[in-house]
Amino acid sequence: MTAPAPSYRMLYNRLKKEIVSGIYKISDVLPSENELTKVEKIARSTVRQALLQLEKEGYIVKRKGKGSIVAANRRALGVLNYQGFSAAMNGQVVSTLSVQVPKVGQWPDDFPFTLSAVELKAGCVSFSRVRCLEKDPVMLETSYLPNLNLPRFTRLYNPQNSFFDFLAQHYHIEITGMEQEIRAVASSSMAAKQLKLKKGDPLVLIHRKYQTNRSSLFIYSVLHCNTNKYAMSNETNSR
Amino acid sequence: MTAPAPSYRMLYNRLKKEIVSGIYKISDVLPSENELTKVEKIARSTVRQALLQLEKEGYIVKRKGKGSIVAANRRALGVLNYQGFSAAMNGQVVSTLSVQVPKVGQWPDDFPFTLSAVELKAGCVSFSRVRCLEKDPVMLETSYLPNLNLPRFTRLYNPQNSFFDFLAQHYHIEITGMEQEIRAVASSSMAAKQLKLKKGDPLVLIHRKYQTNRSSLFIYSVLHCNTNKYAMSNETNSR
DNA sequence: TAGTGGTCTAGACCACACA
DNA sequence: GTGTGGTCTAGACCACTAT
Repeated sequence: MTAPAPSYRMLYNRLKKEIVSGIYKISDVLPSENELTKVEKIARSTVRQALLQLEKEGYIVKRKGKGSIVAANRRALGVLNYQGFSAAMNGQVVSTLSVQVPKVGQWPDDFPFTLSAVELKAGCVSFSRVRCLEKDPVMLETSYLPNLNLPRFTRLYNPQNSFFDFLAQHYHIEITGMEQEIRAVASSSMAAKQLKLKKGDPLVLIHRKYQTNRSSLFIYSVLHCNTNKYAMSNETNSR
Repeated sequence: MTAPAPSYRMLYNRLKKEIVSGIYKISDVLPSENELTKVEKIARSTVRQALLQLEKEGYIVKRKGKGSIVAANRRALGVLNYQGFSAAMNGQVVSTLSVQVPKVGQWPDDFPFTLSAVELKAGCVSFSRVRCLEKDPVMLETSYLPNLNLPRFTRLYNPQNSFFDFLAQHYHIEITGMEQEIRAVASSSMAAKQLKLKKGDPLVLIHRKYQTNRSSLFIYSVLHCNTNKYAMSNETNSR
C-alpha cells in the first residue's frame, strides 16, 4: 500500500533518531558525507539530500571545511520550534500533559481548514495536549485526523508519546510536508487557563495541515503558543 | 571582493525576477527541468537546485508529471509571507509607505540582537516602512544595518523600492539566509497607530537577522504584523 | 596537506499526469 | 506513449578548515 521509503529518507530517519535519542549530542559532528557515502553504500548526492533535510528542520548546521554539526533536537517538523532548546536540553525538562485523550466525533463546526467529502463523512479523531518547557506551559496543541483506515487508534495511542512516531510505527505513515497559518490573537479563557495566562493576553495561534505519504491523508493541528518566555524561531539558508 | 554567483543561483535569480515581474503569472508552468537543462546548458541537478530554492521560498510548487507551477510572488525571503496574495495579485494593491527615511545613528539600547564590536563601532543605519495589502496596513517594518562599506546609502536608497534589490544592484549584496524569532505581543501605541489598531491589540512581532554573501555583514529587521485580516503562512516539503 | 562541505556534470530508471 | 518531476549513481573540481 504505502511505497517503500527512498534511501535518502531512510538515512534521514536514522540520523534524526540518533540525534533525538542522544547518540549524537549537541555540537557533535556527524560522520562526513564521504564517510556516510562509503558506509551506507549510496551516492554522495543521496547522502546530501538526507543531510539537507536535517538542516532544513534545524537538527544540524553544515559548515564548509568542518562538517555537519548537531544543533538541537526539535520535536516539530519543519519551521517553527521553541527557542531556548539548549537550555531545555541541559535541564532536560520538556514534558507533555494530556488535556483531552483521543476521541471520535464530528469535525468542529468552525474547523479552520476545508475538508474533502471523504474526510467529512469519515468523521474526526481529536486530542489535546499541553507542552511544557522547564515546567512552563508554552503550547496547547489540538490535533485532528480523519477516522479512516486507522484501526484501534483511540485505544492504542497514548498522547504522552510522540504522535508522529506512533503513526510511523503502527501505520507506516510519514509526514512529508506541512503548511501553516500564523496569527496573533487574544487568548480565550480555555487557552488562558491551560497556558497559565490571563484571558485576553496575546497568543500566537497556528493552524497546520500536514501532508503524509498517504496521498489523501492529512493531519491537522491547532496550536496556541505562549511566547512570553520562549519565542518561536527558525532559520533558513540558501547556500 | 564578492565571489561570482554559482550558476544555480543565477538561474534562481533570473526565474525569480521573471516571476516577480509578471513574465510568468500565477498558475503558469515554468519550462521543464529538461528544457532548462538544454537551454541553460547546465546539468539537470543544477537546474533542480535553483527550482528547489524557489519552491522553498514559495514562488513555485512542483507537481510530479505536471511541472513547476508559479504560486505567488513573495516579497520576503524564506518563511513567512502574507496569505491572500492571490487576492492581492488580482487587485494588484500592494503598497509601501515610508514612515522613517534612512538615517545614521547609534544602535537602539534595547536592540534585540547581540552585535559584534565592529558593528557596534560602525553605528547603525535604520529606516521604517508600512506595508499595505488592499489598502490595509498589515506590517510595520524597521530595518537596521551597520554603517559599514555602504557608500552613499542614505542618499541613494528610496524606501519605496525593494531594499534587497537595491543592495544587489548597488553593492552586489545578496541575502543568503535568515533566522527569526516570533512572538505575540500587545501592540504599542506607535505600532497601533501605524497599523490602525487599538493600543494593546495582539500583534505578531518578528525579529529577523539576515545573512548575506559578505560573511560578516548582517541585516536586521523588526516586524510588527497585523494578522486580523491576513494571516501569515508558509509551506515546507520533504519530498 | 588532508579532509570537509559546495558546486557541478552526464547520465539512468521510476511513478505520475495527460492526451 | 510522451513528458514531467523524483530518486539515484559515480565521478569531478573548488573553497574552506584544521594540523
